[in-house]
This record gives sequence, structure tokens and C-alpha cells, in this order.
Amino acid sequence: MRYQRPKGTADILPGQSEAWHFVEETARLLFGDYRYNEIRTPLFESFDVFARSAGDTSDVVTKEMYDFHDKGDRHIALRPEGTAGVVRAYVENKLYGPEFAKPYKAFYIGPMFRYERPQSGRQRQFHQVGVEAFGSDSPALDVEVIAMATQFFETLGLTGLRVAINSLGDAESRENYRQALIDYLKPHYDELSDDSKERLEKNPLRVLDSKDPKDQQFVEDAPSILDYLTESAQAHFTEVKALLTELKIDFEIDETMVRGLDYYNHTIFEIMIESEAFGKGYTTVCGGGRYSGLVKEFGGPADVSGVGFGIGLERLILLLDSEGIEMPTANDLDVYVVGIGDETSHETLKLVQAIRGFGFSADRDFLDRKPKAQFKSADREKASFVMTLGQNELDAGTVNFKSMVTGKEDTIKLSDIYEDFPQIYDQHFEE
RNA sequence: GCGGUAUUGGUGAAGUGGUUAACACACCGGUUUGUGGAUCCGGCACGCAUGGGUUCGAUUCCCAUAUACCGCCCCA
Repeated sequence: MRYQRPKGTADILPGQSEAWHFVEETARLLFGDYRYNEIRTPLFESFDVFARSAGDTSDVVTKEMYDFHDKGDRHIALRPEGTAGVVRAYVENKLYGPEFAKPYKAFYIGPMFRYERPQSGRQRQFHQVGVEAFGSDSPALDVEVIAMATQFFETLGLTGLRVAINSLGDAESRENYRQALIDYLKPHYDELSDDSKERLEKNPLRVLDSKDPKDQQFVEDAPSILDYLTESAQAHFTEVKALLTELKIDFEIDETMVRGLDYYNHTIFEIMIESEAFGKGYTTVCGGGRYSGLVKEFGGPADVSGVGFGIGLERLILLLDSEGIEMPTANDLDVYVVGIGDETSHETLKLVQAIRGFGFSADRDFLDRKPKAQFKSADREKASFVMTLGQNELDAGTVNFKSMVTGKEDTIKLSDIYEDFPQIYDQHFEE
């Protein structure tokens, strides 16, 4: 094997790509119903676009960015997620201007890149679908976004969703909580895992995410961020909960759910699902939340906030597969044209072309194979009908028309097929 | 970035330091000089991820590299 695909990449082959279309089309249609329109931004951006949005010290920037210098010595990075590019485009195209609807709602679908160690469902090139809505602080928009995500999964046929929400409050709430958390954890410093010791220094909220069982014991008794929300932050969260209840969307509050970045505030949420595909327990298939400051960071107005989510498509399709959800496969073949003898090649090609011209699918043999082998191909491609054309038919100006379902055969004039194939098709399909 | 397991044909896989690398599925051909899903028969790895090394001899042992998978880190 001379060449192999780059580490952490995958070929999506015919047979699988139909499932991708299904998921993507479902997203396009549904998001359209919510009046989110597709935005397509470059797969690569200036390195700074992502470094800016993620913070210079985060692992994403230092470790996971797929970056390089181009021939003009520009520092380029392949996009590791969708939000930064969308925000950049929002600001660069001045979509906050008065002529645009507010909130400005957009979705994206496409490949993302992270230079990390591949594992199942984690690749260096992977795909996400996500949405962003800018320019409204309304809790109703938070809930619309959550509702859209849950409806997306339900439309795909998934059940047993679990919606977890939390609030990080505003900047003041976060600062108060951060200090409280440090005060709580500091006395236990020596008992924490090495990883969490470091987290405590760099990003205390991350300790809440630790997988270490000992850490988790401390986390259980840690103060809750919800007790540190300012009055207005509290009001926002209360309204979100009320609206979710109104929409009959079941949710639970996870006080330990956090985000690493400072830009997140108020509502954050994850949608989880229990599936064999990812071992036991619930796995997150969608993460999202509200953020502020990003637009300003990119040079836009200071007061424009955003809310959105991202969904990893590889994981989602793994999930749909393991849940046995029916997804469309390659479309069936209407007609297979069997040609017998070299002399028929011209006519069989004209036939398939004519049938395709009428909007039906048609195929023929290209390997000079015998009739039996051609019938096998027709069978494998699930052809509804087979037309057989040999010297006899050619002389008579006819074709043998066989239904692969009933096995019934009929002789049809070539001229009739060229004139009105749909009529012949309908007539025989009825039987 | 760290640790572990694995790598045999189109696929699933068995196998051994020594002459022809099981078996099954798929595919191709024949049985039927022009008709599918069945039966039977035949074909299908000069090769065991790649590169070195040990050995009289390696797919089998050792080392390196690549890739996949699992765990950690991280996951905006």
C-alpha cells in the first residue's frame, strides 16, 4: 500500500455519503424553518482569528491548532471550530448593520481540523454543523436554539435525549464564583490530582470537569455557581427554565457543567444521549451556549452577544447507525439495458441515454460481459426493469422488456421508447 | 504531547522459524453458444503494513517507522 490517507482523516465513500446527505439535508431544512440561513466561511483563516477567540494559553491554540506558514509567510490555521470564522465574517461584512435582520441567524456545515490524537469519533478532519445567532440578549433566543437542536435530533429519529443546562452568569457572577471555588479548593490542594492542581492555577472552573474519582468527591461538595449569580443573571436563567418548561422540553440542571473560555456567559447547554456506540452512559452530541465579547474582540460593536451550538457529525452518524435508524441508501435503478453482441453497443447506449433524458435512472454493461452476468448486475443494482437487446431485436426494431419483480416479459418497439418511455414505464409498473 | 494493544487477500479471518499461507463471504468464469436471486464445478495472497536486523532460512523473533483502536491531556 503505497499511499495512505493522512492520519486522522477518513474517506466517505458512496454507500456512506447517502447518510451524510440525509443528515445535512435534515439540518438545512429544519434550520431553514427557524429562519437560520447557511453561511460558508473559509476552511482556513489567519491563525490569529482562532488564537484570538480561544485565548492564547488554551490547549487548543498551543497544541491542537492545525497551522502552517504559507508561501507568503502568512501564519494560517485550518479552522478548529465554526464560531470564530462566523464571528469574523459577521464583523468583516458589517452584518450588525441596520439593514440586516436582528438577531442575525446563520448556520454552517463543514469540515473542521484539530491536530490531535485520533480515536473513535475523533479525527483530525471532522465535520460539524452549528448555528450562531447575533444581536439579542433575550433568553427566548437561548431557548429557541436549544429547541432547534433537540428537534433536529428528534427529526433524525433519536430518542432518549437528555438536555442539560447551566448558567455561568455574567462577568461579575463568574468572578465571584471563581474566587469562591478557589477558596473552597485551596485547603484541599494537596489532595487534588496533579492535573487538577494545574487547573486550579490556570482555570479553576475546569476542576469541576475532572474525571479523577477523588477530585469528583470534592466537586460534589463544591459551591454551586448558581448561588453566585447576580440578580440579572438569575433572572435570565429563570426565564430560560420557564420557557423550556413552556415548550415541554425536559431538561436538567448540571451545576458542574462549565466552559473553558471566558467569553461564555449565561446559558450553556449540552444534549446527551445514551448509546452503545460510545460505551455505556450518556455521551454529549451537542454543546452550545451564549457568549459575549467575541464580536467586540473582532472589532465589532461591544454590545453584540451571540448564542449558538455545534454538533459533531461523525459522532452523530455513528449514533444513528448503532441505533439502527433507517437512512436512505443509493437510489434504486429503474432500467438496466442488457446488450448481446458487439453490434448492439450503439443502440444500448442510445437507450440508456434516452431513458435518462426522461428523468429515469438507467445503466448498462461496459465490460462486454455475457447476458447472464449482465442480469446479475441488474439484480445487484436492484433494477426494476431490464431491457434486452440482441441482433434479433435490432433487426425487428424492438426490445425485450422484463419486469425484475414479476418476471413478466414483453416486446416493445424501440420507437415507442424513444417517443414516450414514461408511459411504458407507468404501464408496466402498475402490474 | 504521554501510555497500551493491534496490523495476514476485496471482506471476515486461521496459521507456522523451513518446501503449495487454512476456511468462509464477496467477486469472476463455467454448468445454460441470449436472461437475475438456487445448485454444483473452477479461478481468485510469488504474499502476511513499510524499512532494517538476527538466522543456513522469517509472515512467524528483535528494532524503527506508518496507521488504526483504547486510556490520559484537551475538547473553545
